[in-house]
Amino acid sequence: MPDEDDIPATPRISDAEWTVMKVLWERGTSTLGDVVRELEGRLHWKPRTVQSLIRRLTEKGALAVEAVGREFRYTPAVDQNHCQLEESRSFLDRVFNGRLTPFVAGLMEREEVSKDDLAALREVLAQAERKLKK
Amino acid sequence: MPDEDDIPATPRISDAEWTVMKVLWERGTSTLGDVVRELEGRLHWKPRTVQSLIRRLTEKGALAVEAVGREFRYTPAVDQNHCQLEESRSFLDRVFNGRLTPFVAGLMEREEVSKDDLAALREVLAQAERKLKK
DNA sequence: AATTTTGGATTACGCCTGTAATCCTGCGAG
DNA sequence: CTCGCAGGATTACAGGCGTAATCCAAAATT
Repeated sequence: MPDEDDIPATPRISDAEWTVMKVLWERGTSTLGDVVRELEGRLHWKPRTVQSLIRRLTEKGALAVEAVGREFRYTPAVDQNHCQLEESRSFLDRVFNGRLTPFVAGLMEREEVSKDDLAALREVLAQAERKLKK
Repeated sequence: MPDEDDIPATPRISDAEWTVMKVLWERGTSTLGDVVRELEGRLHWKPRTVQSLIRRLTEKGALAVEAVGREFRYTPAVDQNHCQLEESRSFLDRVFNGRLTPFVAGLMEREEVSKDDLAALREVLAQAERKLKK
């Protein structure tokens, strides 16, 4: 079964790179300028910085490039959900020995969770329980 | 209000360093040998590697040192819950724009959550709701 | 046409990380 | 008394990361 881990399906994405990837996932195919404009104001990053990050992401296969005229269009080449899941796993392993509950409990204790979040979580939870039972 | 973020209360702890810190939090004050023995088998790390990590953690103030005879005893100097919370926040920000629910939902979709976890989560959730209501 | 802007290619640079190796010394084993 | 070993101090070293600067050519603007 050729699944998703013999070939580096999800390359390692660094902190700063996540910022860029999130823009690309949100906007879809974009040029350097698009990303730069999207980020300016929020961040102090110079255009060359963004370009460096995009280049690295391209090199590690997280973005696909397509030349259009003299410019390049960059498109996410990895699935956001998959990347998030990998990060989630590695984070939970590293910090909480893989245990989800202490993580959530920790946030709740410090009141980092809003009423809306609570409601949404309850819904997610109920759904998961239904699925398990079925 | 002197809170916890003007002085570097919680230094940045790297991946490998987390492994060491977890041992120290679990065992409490320990020597290098203790940690090395605790980790061997699970990891391929050479004793010098562990020593390096411990030294770095000491330098960044995550461990306190106390000389006993010619050895040192290392003790966690930062609170585990606090470190976990910081990591949690930075992880959620980076990967999920700070939103907890998509994170949990993502794990649930992939059935990464056991029945026991679900029960525990429900409990945590209920408690948080009680606290909010009160 | 001259100038500014844009964006690719190349290069930079210091810090952090993972993963040790070396050197030296005191302590316990023999 | 001698030798090995645990463990501190020092050093290593490549690769990743954050954050660009430089150089250059095409495109857009004036």
